[in-house]
Amino acid sequence: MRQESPTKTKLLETALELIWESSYGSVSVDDICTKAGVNKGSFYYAFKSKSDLAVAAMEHHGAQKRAIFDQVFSAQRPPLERLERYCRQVIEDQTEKFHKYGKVLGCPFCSLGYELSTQDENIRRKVEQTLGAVTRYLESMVRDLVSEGTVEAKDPKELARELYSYLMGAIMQAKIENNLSLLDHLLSGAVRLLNVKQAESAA
Amino acid sequence: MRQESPTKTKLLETALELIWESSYGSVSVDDICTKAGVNKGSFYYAFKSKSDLAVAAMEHHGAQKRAIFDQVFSAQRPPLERLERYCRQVIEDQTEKFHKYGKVLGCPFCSLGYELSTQDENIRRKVEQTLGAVTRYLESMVRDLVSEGTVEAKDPKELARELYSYLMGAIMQAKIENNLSLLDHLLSGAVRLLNVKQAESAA
DNA sequence: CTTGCACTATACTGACCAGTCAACTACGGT
DNA sequence: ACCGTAGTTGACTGGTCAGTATAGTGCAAG
Repeated sequence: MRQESPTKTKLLETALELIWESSYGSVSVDDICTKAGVNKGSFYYAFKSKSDLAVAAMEHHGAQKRAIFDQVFSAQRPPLERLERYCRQVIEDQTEKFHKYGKVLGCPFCSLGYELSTQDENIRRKVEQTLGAVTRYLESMVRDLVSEGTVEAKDPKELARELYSYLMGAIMQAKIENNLSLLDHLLSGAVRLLNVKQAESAA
Repeated sequence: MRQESPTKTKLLETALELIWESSYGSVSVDDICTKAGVNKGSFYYAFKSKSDLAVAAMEHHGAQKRAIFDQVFSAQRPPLERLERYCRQVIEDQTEKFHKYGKVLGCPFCSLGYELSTQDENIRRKVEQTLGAVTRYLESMVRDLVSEGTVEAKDPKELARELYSYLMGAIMQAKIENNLSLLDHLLSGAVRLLNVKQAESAA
């Protein structure tokens, strides 16, 4: 992976920020350029279309998240603690955005996915791929829970997917009700869904 | 509630259909008018803005769904059967749309919610209200499960919300992966989340 | 016949959209 | 000093957007 030019990076980050805050359809290329302090010509020098930029912005943001998730889901820690840290991470993220924008923003990948899955196949695929990557973290966590004996599951892959459905749905609800406190029960709901055997939770 | 003029009804139904299939931002008032066979002047006679129409279309669609859900969630049936019927209803809906449009469309309220919650407060509120109505069905179902002894829950309201998070998240995943078969495990996942005691399922 | 009203028809406005283009600058290699 | 290339600039295009203006229609009541 060669390094990006600063212009390109600025565009990627500005685009994700603006789209995350409102939506793909309501953010214009001009908006992104103005906010990024880049001329439109440079934009189309760097990206061949708005849709292209969205895909690249997801890739860029995904790469940053991957680094964080590698720590959050480190196999060094017991699996239940990984889940707890993941939930905390989600809440921190959403809280930070809430203070910055005064609104619950939800997940940017889900936003793009729900808005454009039926219209833009490239974007749909990128969202699918990104969410799939997260599922893989959850999957290995679930598998470790099973081998520990904390959780029973015939199909850990399927259980991880169900867990992720629940988490994404909860974040969506928080966005729609514009209410951060809906995330307070995120972990306890996940624990219930997993049907963990001994009731215990870290500090 | 006085009855709507046929023009208005046609606009409401066409609008929901088009928005559901793509998105609010990508459907223009002209698109809606053309498809509905209505002139633009009539549109703005009937609704004061595009956003207004979206809210009215949700209300219209919600009212139709309410009639169906009153049957699906009829207190005459045992609560677990209600859940099963609800899941089946969701799958049927999605399957029908899939065959009609060749794509998994997901939930129209969630689409509008995820796309516009941060931008249009009227739309956000309408989505919130509509989803709240569905939660109430689930809530009374959960309460009946608890009184039956099939499920244990300190806070049935919270459990119903968690269940709905899971269901909405699963539908979102199906849309993003454009894969109906992700809904096959909808019921079994719900049952696991609820942590029902005796394993049984109706025919 | 006529007045008033609910509704329809269509042309229009001005803003904004994604994307293009040709001219320009900065700079490393020779 | 010269060139080639990578990147920048901002004006421009043609089309589309939400919303408006205004004239017209059909019809029912007086």
